[in-house]
Amino acid sequence: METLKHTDSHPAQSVTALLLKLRRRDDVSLEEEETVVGLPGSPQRIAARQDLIKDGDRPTASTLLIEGFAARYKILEGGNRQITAMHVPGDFIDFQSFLLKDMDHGVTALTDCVAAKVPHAALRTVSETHPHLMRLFSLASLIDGAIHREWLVAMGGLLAPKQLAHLLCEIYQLLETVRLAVNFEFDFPITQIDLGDMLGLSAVHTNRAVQHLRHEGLITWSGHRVRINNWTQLAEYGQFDSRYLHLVREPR
Amino acid sequence: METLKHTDSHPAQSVTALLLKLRRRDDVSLEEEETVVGLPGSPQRIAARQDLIKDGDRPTASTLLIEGFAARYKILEGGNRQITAMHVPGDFIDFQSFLLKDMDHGVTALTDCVAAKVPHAALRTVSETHPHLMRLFSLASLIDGAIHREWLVAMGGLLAPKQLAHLLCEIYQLLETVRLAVNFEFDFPITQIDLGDMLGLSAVHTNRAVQHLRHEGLITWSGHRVRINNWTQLAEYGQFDSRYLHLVREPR
DNA sequence: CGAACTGTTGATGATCGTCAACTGTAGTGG
DNA sequence: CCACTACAGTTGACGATCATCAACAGTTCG
Repeated sequence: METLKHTDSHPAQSVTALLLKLRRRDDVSLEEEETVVGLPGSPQRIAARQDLIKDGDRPTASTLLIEGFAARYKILEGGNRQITAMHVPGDFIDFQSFLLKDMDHGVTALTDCVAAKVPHAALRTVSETHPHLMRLFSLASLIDGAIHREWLVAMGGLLAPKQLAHLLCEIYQLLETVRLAVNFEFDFPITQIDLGDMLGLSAVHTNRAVQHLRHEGLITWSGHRVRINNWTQLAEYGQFDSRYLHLVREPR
Repeated sequence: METLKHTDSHPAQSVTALLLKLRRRDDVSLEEEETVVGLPGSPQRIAARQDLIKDGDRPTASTLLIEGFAARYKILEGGNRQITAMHVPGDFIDFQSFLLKDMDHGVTALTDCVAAKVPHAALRTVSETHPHLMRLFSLASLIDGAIHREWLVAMGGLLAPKQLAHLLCEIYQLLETVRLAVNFEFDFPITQIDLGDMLGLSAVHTNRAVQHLRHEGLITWSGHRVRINNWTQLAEYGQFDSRYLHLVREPR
């Protein structure tokens, strides 16, 4: 079986990200040879604000996010949109549709994205030939659940600026595992409108939360670049404790 | 292998609930003979307000909730508690600890409970002899994730009374699948304090949300008994659309 | 240039938290 | 039996947080 790494249908970057993510989330030693099995499907470009998966769909493939940011969301009556999860490059999104069939929410591209569709039929084959990889995907799903719970805690119990601080800490760590963030700095081309939809806040109030963190000197955020000026302070302010991300290995 | 149904270490009721739940959540036909495999572990009584699993633990067993209500929670600095999930009889809670090892939150008994611990070693055996059952547990975990997302949507986008209406609709359907709710009526011995911790609201405001639903005539709630007076209205009011519960079969 | 979008700020009102007081109920001990 | 305690539920008053509306600046794009 051909490895992802050696097919030009999947840029090495995406595979690297996937591998980094899996390695940081399981203490079993993984060789590339055994994890990078053939997940056929050529990468597609998706423009920002386009849906990767529509609510109500019954996908026949799961998706590997290679570049860009994506988000799960639901629309409420009145048009309000609540984002329930954010995805970064290397995320194998919608493994769940392999088991759950019908989508109960949508997945949209927050920025321009590159994604590869992996047909469920191929996944079924992998599940028989590489059960260990499937176990890792299950594990990643459980961690997604842990992140959901953490968002619930932050949304239910933290004031807006603290909730934002918590989210920024989480995003930094997620991006850091796939080498898209270093030295407490990362590209984050997300509008404050989208950010508000993640936090369950209005765009205006989201802006004020950002201002607050800026005036406290905790972050520098201009344009698409976010810098965390003092990790310890920001994490304490946002009550961020990374245990829930279950990152078992130190970065190398 | 002995079936659960025939061991007196697991009351038939709990097995029935588990089976009902699994059947309602998968369109593959399930015979009791193939699903009710031996899940050893004798039932234990847990008093209300006691932890079933403590934050930071590394459980060596997963838990089948047989009687009573339990909840996942985290404590914030300042002592605020946020409940992130509620569990009802028949829930196989903490399947996740089988893969994730360390607990990043606690699980507490909201009422007096009866629960059976299933050692991970036994689960590992089952995973080899009954892969289909493991697939169902994975599926149940994914549905837990869908419920988390729905809580996020309700918490981020709905006013308190609507959020409560949504939660009551969800709880009714969950209890209905395990025959603990019929005719839009069920026992719900949960304090408004705990309810507030679920909704991310203060106890006072939770009380006012309950009053609101009462005054609108949507529910009757006295003592431990909740009655939904008009399902259609309550569901519309709380923007409840049960698709996310993925209940594929009609009740019998 | 104009149009569309994002970010920003001020003003106003709605929602929600906190504090406090009071009720009813269940349990406990005299 | 009654006093006493503990706790859930309830209501009112007040202040903090947050949404909404409106206006304007800066940027990008056609």
